[in-house]
Amino acid sequence: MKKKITLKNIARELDVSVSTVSKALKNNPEISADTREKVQAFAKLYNYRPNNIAISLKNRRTKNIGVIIPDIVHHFFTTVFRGIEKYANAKGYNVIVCVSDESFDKEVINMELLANGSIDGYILSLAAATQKKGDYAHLREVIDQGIPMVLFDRVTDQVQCDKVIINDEEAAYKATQKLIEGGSERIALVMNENFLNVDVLRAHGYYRALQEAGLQVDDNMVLRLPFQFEDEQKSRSFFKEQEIDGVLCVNEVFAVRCMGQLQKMGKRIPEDVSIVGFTNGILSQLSTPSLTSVEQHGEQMGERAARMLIARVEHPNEEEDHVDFKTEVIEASIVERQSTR
Amino acid sequence: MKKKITLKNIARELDVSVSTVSKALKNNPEISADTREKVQAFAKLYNYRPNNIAISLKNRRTKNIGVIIPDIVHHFFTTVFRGIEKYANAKGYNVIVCVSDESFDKEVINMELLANGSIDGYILSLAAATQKKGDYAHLREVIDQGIPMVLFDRVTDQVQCDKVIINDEEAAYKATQKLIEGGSERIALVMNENFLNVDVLRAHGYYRALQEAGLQVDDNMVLRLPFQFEDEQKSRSFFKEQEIDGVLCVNEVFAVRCMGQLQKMGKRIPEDVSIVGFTNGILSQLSTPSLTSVEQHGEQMGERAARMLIARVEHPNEEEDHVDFKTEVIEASIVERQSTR
DNA sequence: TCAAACTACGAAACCGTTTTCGTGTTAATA
DNA sequence: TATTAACACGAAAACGGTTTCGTAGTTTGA
Repeated sequence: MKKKITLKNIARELDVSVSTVSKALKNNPEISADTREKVQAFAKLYNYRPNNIAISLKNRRTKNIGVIIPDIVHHFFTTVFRGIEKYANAKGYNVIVCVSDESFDKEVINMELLANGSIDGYILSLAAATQKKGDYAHLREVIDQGIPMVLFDRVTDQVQCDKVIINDEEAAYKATQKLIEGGSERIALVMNENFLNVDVLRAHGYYRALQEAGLQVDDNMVLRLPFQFEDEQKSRSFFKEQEIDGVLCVNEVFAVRCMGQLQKMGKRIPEDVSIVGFTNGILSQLSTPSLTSVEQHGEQMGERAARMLIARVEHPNEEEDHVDFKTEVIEASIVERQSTR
Repeated sequence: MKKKITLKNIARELDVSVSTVSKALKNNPEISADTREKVQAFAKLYNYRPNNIAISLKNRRTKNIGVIIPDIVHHFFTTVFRGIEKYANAKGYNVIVCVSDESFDKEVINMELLANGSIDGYILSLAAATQKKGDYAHLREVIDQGIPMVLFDRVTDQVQCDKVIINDEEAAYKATQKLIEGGSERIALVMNENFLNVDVLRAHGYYRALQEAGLQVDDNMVLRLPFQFEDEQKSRSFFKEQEIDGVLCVNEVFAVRCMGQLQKMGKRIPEDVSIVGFTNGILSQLSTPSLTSVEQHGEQMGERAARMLIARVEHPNEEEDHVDFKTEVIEASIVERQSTR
């Protein structure tokens, strides 16, 4: 087992000072070519690598960014994460991931765990419980300490910071229009029972499209489901009671499950019922029939979030009290497949 | 913007020494109750939190573990990751994730990026390119430096360290048996064209089951596909040429895609062709028909890997040259659904 | 009353770097 | 020959903690 080699080791071995070694390794012209070569050769031979932690302490910069997401086994979030990771890695940053599990407490704990020097900034998407509770003190505290933060997708206007979102309202509006154009007149909306801000926006878009088309807006046509969707009964009775010919779902899992239930009830997709979902993931591609879906461009979202964060980290606000935070909006697009007419 | 508060600040403010503050905060009995309370009150008031980096430098322990996986947008790996993250977090560790993207070079770079003090140990699953190349020098180097490492799923016996795997051979054997019991006699195997060790093991199990049942083992019945499966032509012509009544796939994406193609060709699942896949993910649950699948217990795998790693980190090998590494084997189970008879 | 034993705290080393500043040699200039 | 500049390097401080050890001042015991 090779011992980890440090500047001090090299210095002692070569009978020079630590500072000389440090400078020699950075090609500082203060050091003669002679010793420079000697030191560099030795360092190479013993495969010297500077200790990141020591450098972090010295620079007060860790080159780590913290990502806090509600769930990791979830196509959209993993896609965003991939975007973050790619960009961050290219810029020499590492990514520390914490999962809030949709819980307010875990979100707070995770933030605190990272708050004390472990990272240079946060990228996060709010837990459902946090949005429900509406308590953002933990975010403000972090921002107040001067740690940069970027919110994505599940954001709030209660917190002043950079944000990346998609145009949810518009996307839902267009998706609903698509259903209407396909001839649907009784269109259901399937959303989470938690009041996620994205769901609220999508509901707005859905309502707007219905109203513009002169269709009846009926609260009975809105189905709210728990995350896990283990309660199949609820949706089953919903589809029994409501005579529908179109469904807009806020994610692809809901969409595929609804499709399955409707098919079991003898409905043909898309002839009898058209379906559109959000999250254009592997489920949308591989279900039968394949699912028309709103592409959220998760990877791009992650990349943009990472780009904004790293920009802030590397160019801190110049002591000005008033920082102008940006909200970048990514245009969602609709991928048409077989589940719509 | 609040400035970050340090021991030195507190010491100056309270007119005591840094060491006194440090001790007072840790309830060291050396310090009088009087000053202890004073210091603690002050620290609480200003919300003092020790700097993680400084502590890491001092302890030579970061409480970070590095996870390197081939892909993150992948049900199995995210599931394992969740297991790792849960256990690690509960133990006060953070998780740094790097994605090798199935590339040897990225795997090496990522390891080096983390090697120099950023983490206390690695958990990793080999990139396809690494397995193909068979070059494990980067792993050995890390182990040689005394950094604990746990390999999971995609492992190699070329490297001496702790490992967590499932009984792939046996699982494939049983899955194939299931197909045979259902009456299948011409069973195809669909695997990656890269020679992943897990695929090789699964192929062994498949062969063994066929042989034991007295069925013909035919290399033409094995279809090798690229990861992305963008080459639909290859599988299409395979299914045209081969008369089959059963398919074993090494993952659920392959399984669902094959199912779709077979259905398009007019085959009924499972009446004409039975299908079993590996990776019991959301696709398996939600496809129509739903997919009989080998459950790999990813979350458990992640938890076990994290447990082994943290144990090593916290109880380093007692200077003994010969360490006895363990390989934990998790029993896969088969979840029967509609795609088999 | 004097030594021994506590008590309560501070100084300093240390973790592994970087960086500023000071200094002894040597070479160049007046 | 005396002065200066250039050169090559080392000492020390700093990042923010922890921990060992030393030591005034007080208390205890004989």
